[in-house]
Amino acid sequence: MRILSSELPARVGEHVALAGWVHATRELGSVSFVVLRDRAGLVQIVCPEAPGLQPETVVEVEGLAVAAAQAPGGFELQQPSFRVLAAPAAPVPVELRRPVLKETLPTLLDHAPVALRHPRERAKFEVAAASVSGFRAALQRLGFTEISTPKIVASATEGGANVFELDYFGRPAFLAQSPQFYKQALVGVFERVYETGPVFRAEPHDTGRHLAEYTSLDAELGFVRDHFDVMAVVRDAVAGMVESVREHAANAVALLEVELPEIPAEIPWLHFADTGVADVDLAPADERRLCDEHGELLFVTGYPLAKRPFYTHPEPGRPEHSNSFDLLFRGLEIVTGGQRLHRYEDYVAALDGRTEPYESYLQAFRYGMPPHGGFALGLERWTARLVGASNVRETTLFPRDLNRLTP
RNA sequence: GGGGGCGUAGUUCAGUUGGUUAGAACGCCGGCCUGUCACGCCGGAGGUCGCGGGUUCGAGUCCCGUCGCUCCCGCCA
Repeated sequence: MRILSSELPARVGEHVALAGWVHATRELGSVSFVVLRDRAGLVQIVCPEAPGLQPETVVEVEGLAVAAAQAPGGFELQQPSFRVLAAPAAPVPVELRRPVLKETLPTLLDHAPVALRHPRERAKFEVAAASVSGFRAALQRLGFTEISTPKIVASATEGGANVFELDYFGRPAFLAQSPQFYKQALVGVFERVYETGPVFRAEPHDTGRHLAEYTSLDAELGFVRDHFDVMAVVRDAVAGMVESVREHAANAVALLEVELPEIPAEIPWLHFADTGVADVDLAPADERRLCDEHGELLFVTGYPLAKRPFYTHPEPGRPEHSNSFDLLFRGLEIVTGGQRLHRYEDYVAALDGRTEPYESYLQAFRYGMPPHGGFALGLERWTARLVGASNVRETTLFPRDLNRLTP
């Protein structure tokens, strides 16, 4: 019966079986070392003669579990007998044995199926996975229902031309830019909903923070007073994500030396009118400055209504502003949200009467919708800020951008 | 979409005012080494200098085009 590398200390003195990949070999003549990698980590195997195994050979190995002071981590496998399950067909294009990979990002992305095996690469995605499960758990605790909405849609969500068009049985269709319309409609069913899934943006932005496909963590809730009720949910969701990373990705946090943010009971906020920004939106440099001045987590509220989508609720008494917000984390916008319009006549007015393309969307409002709002968090951006990656491609398993469609 | 930088071995890079056979490190292959942990030592293989054209006696080096990478901005999560 196979055990994991992490279980070796508990089995000292026993004959055990391990399985995994040959991570590194060091052949010294009359003694050799094989470092085996499995999903739990690395473990050293001591061999009396050189086993001649290529890096990334998949092996089963039986041997004696031993506590040894000179072994990395204090434990190792001795008297091994190897069984090769699969030998690599070609030399490995990245040096996985290095503590930190030296390859540049394009090289790592070109060879992602093998480059992702490196402990540090893998660790970023353990952080991402723990973040998503923490998001789910936090919203579940708050009474939200998980939904799955179509990614093939009939019309563009945000109104822009930046959508991927596709052929849907001879009709034009689009890849969804966001689950916005569906999650709002489902507030009319469940009151509180959330979804984690892909969204697609055909925007020709070649930057370290844009992807053509990314993972959006969405939530929407009914019976809110205004956007501050939504921001309270964002706060709890982010706090849940941090706690989940701390608990379920502890090894990754240690390996990557991640500094987890402290989430205050109320995340500080600043009205757009008080940011000192003259333009109608924040530039990336503004986002970095505001975090320098106000802390690593900061809500900016009350964005100019002109810069927000048509379903955005205006700010009472200050209609040039809106009941919307962004959450900045370590100098980068990771969340956008706000209160939405909820009365049918307000939508008709916001659309200037051009309601035909939105008929299926407007059904929900025609039949009564509560005051509501929601938000979307970009998972790759969140993870990038958390692990200190400067490019979101570093926190995307197989990124899709302007030029990259494979692997 | 606009601007800057870059493209040389499997990888990361060096390559002088244009000059003879394009280098290093790591990786890979062979040999030596009984505790390595980025093991060490000796030897070897490996190159369409992104691609196409031009200037020149001569181009990795200069010029034009093209493809790709990268950073900044616009924009966004």
